[in-house]
Amino acid sequence: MAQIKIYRKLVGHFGKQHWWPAETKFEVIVGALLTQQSTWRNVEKAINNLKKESLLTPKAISGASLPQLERCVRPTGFYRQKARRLRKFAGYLQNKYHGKLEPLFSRPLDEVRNELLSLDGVGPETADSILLYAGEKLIFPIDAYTRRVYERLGYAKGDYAELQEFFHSNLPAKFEVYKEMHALIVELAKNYCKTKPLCEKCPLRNQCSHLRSIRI
DNA sequence: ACCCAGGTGGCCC
DNA sequence: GGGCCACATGGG
Repeated sequence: MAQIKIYRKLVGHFGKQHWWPAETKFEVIVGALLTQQSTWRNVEKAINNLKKESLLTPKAISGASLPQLERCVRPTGFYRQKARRLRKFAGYLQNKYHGKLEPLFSRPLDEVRNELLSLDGVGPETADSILLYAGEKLIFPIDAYTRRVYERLGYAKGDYAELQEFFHSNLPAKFEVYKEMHALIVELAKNYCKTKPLCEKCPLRNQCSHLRSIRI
């Protein structure tokens, strides 16, 4: 009930975000691995570097050298880890699915999710971002921003699965809504969850009346 | 000179 | 199952 209200307020305030910015599904996956603990600004640089060297396919990345990948993804930080994980992911797609994503995503959802989670560098948020934005699955990714905002709102008492379940059972079952909602929460948190006391300007100020004196 | 960013995995208790 | 820590560049 409150969720759709929050969704409407956020759309009204920030407008549609049109996530995920990427030209291909595989590029969504690359971005999901690179954006961990990094800013999208720096991920864009890395993706442009990869693009310039024609390294945005599973085949190309799995065949690239580690130093070359490291040079490309350096701006996103943790570049040695990320280069390794990126190449492992690409190699896995190449070996198991001939570099195609359809045969992966057409399997039962639970299996796909567990398989993604078993890969190096893919935790719950990355897996769920990939499932939603590349796989068109009705899965809501819970990131640190979502936690923080929903803690302030008084909803985020449980673990990852519980908070995710809250979204799954309180949002309209539409990809478009899931995608926008996740993007809008990130936008909200970036603007209003920092050190500035902006409660009076926050579009959700009336959703947390008992927390009015607290920043959201 | 700090502090944080669209996390994850490994280790310790 | 929870609490630290390393991973690392770039921007405020």
